[in-house]
Amino acid sequence: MPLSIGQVAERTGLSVHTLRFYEKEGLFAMPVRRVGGQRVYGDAELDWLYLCTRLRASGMPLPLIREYAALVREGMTTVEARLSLLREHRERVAAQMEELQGCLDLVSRKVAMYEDHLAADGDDPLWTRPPVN
Amino acid sequence: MPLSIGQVAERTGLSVHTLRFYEKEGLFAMPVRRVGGQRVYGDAELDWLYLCTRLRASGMPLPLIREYAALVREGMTTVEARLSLLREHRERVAAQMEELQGCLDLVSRKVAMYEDHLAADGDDPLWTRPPVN
DNA sequence: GCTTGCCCTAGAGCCGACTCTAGGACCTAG
DNA sequence: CTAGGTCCTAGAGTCGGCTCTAGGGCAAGC
Repeated sequence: MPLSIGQVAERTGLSVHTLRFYEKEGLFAMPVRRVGGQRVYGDAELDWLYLCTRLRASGMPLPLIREYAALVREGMTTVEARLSLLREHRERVAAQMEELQGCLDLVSRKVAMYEDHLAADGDDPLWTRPPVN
Repeated sequence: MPLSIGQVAERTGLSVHTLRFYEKEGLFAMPVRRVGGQRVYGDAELDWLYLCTRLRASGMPLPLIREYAALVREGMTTVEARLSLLREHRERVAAQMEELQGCLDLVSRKVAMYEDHLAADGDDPLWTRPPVN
């Protein structure tokens, strides 16, 4: 069950470089090492890493993840702080999704316009001028 | 109605720098200039710029927008190419939204966990251990 | 005629997030 | 005992997308 950095890279899809980089950036203070200095990853680390990838994928910048990691390390006294950090992130993600939805709508309208134009075989009715861009 | 770069910057929220940068990157081949060499923007440019911002906001990289711009400039012979480019982008945006939704779900679950923990006043029931991170 | 304010170009700088290189240690198998 | 594979650190490089600087032009108003 204890994994080497290479195995974790394989499982998570992150590169070995990225894992070390994340550690250097303070995403997880994990001085758990084998005798030769090699990193050892267990279930806890994998779980945390999974959370990190989700936070990254939703646009949380590394410094903020580091902050959250620091709070977690601090212990149960930081629960309120963690909660508000997560809530703020949730709001940002929701906003981001709304914006994406707007973009998606626009693109879909454009796709529909082009499809109509092609279906009309260049012979657009008066109320459907060919799309400009 | 013809606007200067500064006015366009004000209206779009993009910086003057960014507008010139976009032009340099080929996002719009617009050599429409006043006598002194100053750029002039009309409705067509504003529309196109709006589309550009939506595409950027949905993660389309500049080179791809440039490619689309080139197709538009090429004329109506490139309609199929534009359509497929837009369709591909639409797919990417949809995928991105799904991923974001997954992240949002995870974050929301974590928020709920922390809220439960706080509501229980540190006295969590057996089936609700305090959250680890 | 000089200041003010907007515009121009070319090019440098910055930031975030990786990504890779150099140089070296350790361990195992042949 | 040496070759291969995986690991280590420190630090440099890359890439995308801006952002800013230096140095200068033009036009209006005092």
